[in-house]
Amino acid sequence: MFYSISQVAKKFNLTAYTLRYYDKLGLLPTVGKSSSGLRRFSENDLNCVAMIECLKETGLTLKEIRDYFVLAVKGDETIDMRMQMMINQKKRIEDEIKSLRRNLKKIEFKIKYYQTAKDVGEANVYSEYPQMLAEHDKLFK
Amino acid sequence: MFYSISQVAKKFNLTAYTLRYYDKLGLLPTVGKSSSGLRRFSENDLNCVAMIECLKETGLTLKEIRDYFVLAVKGDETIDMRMQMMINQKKRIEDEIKSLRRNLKKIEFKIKYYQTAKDVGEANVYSEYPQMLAEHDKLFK
DNA sequence: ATAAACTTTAGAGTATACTCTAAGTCAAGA
DNA sequence: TCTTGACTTAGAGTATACTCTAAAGTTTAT
Repeated sequence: MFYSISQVAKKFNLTAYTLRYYDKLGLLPTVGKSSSGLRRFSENDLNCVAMIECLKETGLTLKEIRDYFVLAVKGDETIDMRMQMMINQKKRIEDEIKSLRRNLKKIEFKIKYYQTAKDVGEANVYSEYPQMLAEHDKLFK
Repeated sequence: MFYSISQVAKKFNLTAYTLRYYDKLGLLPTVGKSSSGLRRFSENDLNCVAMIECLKETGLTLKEIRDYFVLAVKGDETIDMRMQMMINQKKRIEDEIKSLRRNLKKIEFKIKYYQTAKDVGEANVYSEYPQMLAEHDKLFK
């Protein structure tokens, strides 16, 4: 079973432009062409696109994603390298989640600050509630 | 107490170029200048930079960050809008953490897949372990 | 058969976020 | 006084990731 470029675009919520761009950069090394030159996406190519999306969403550049697929095409001899790339990526995602959680605390503080400011009216929040200044400094300094 | 642009750059691991760029875009509306035209960063300006970093790391564009600071400069009448922005941002961060967690599972599957491939040698992992194909499809489809 | 819809390529254009250069200003130390 | 180093501006250049146009060829529906 094969898919046209616009069917794949629809499936992954991308544009055909973007898929052609990825192909041009070497991110879709196994996509074939029909006798008249139209791209034919196989199930394996769909898995490729799904993996591109996963790596992209977790912060890899398209160049890094291409490097990964270049290794994949070389076959079993590159399994160690690809595994190492995924181990590195796992670490990066875990670090990013930690960073987001730290920043989430800052945003939650800001919401609490604004709620307090609304409660106390025109007054200065930090002079009314000195412990909030301490909390601010702990989060932001 | 005031800081020069290079002191602030060092403190936040940014370059002076970047800080001038942020100033030009309107992200540092309260930074003053000395009589000879040199930027002087106050404690409040440092808090601004810390907030820019927080918002940037959680996915806001510089344009969106500027909009936030433009509201902040307008004073108490914009507190509701700023609070709403932070509530929206909290939601976005939570969604992003969920997305990263989903993608982390995919990366972890890949690592397990490669480990299995190494264990079974040249053989096809999915024909040896059909449940791994089911797991792949569950994660990626 | 033919019109509409889809695809191809090369290459140009856009948006974002820097990053740097050039030319000049200013303050402090030898 | 002069040199060094940090700062200023406007504006050019870079990297990334699309996004689109133009002109041509292909496929599908009536």
